[in-house]
Amino acid sequence: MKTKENSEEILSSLANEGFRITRLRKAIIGVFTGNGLPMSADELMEILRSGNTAFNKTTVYREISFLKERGVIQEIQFLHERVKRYELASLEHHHHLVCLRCNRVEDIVLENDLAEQERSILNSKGFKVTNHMLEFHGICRGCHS
Amino acid sequence: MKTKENSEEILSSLANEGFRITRLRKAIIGVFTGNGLPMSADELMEILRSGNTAFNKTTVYREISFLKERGVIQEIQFLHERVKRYELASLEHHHHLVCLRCNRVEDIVLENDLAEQERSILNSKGFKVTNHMLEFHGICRGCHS
DNA sequence: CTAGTTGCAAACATTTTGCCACTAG
DNA sequence: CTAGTGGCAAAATGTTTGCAACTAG
Repeated sequence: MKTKENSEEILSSLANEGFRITRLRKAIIGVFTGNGLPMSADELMEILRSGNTAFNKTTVYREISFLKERGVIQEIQFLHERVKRYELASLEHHHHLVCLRCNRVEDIVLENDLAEQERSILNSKGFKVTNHMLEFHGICRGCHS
Repeated sequence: MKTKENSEEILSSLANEGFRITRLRKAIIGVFTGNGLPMSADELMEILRSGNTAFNKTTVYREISFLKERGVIQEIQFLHERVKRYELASLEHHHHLVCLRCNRVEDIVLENDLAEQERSILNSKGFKVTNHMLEFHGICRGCHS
């Protein structure tokens, strides 16, 4: 999944707004821009730890909510998972294929997405859809062969 | 949202499998069959309490997981909510419209749902979708008028 | 210098477990 | 009678808050 922004662009735009470029911030943004898939706070901490940049969990959670409020990352909640996950907000709009056997997550971009369904919802219900969240569960290629 | 089963049918099928019809079980199944929308454990307890059938939260959680394992109810997780919600599993397959202004949830049945998308996922990715979960966010009729 | 950032401990919300008492059938 | 059920207290999990110390710019 390609992103429109890279690590430096994000950092310098935060700097322009008066926020600091710290070791933690650089590390976390680096992880998100380097890794397309939705990560939990715990996985993020694990990655930081293994890259010899360990931080307190409070701090990591605080940075996550900072980046979320600024619109750098967005929150995702998978069905039947208790943890929240995060991915870059600048990724192309997409959905997730979650394999029930190996738990791996794959990104997918739908051709004309749900435009038709959303039109029909506006017509039939008067409900103006501004956003949707769609998750597919099933068996991935590797697992059913 | 109509269901294929009513309270008595569910209870007697559980009885046939050797489970007991208790005050709690009857009350909880009654609430689910009487109320179409996804409920959290807390809301369920509140409804029980207000119907002079209060129960310990442990017990309520235990009954919820009992009913979930037996396939009577199913778990739902709304984006950005921390609580799990539950609704009757025998409801017709549907999705939810969540209003960002008043938080009300409306059910919706899509005409041919995501059949086309799921076919294209199988073709392009070799991923066999067995289930999906779709949630629309936006502004309901009452709120944008 | 000083507002933004960090760490620690402790709080919090939701859900789960262990254990023993109770009751439907 | 007895397997299934219920209640209490306490643990577990994931996340958040208060507060004092630290640091980037």
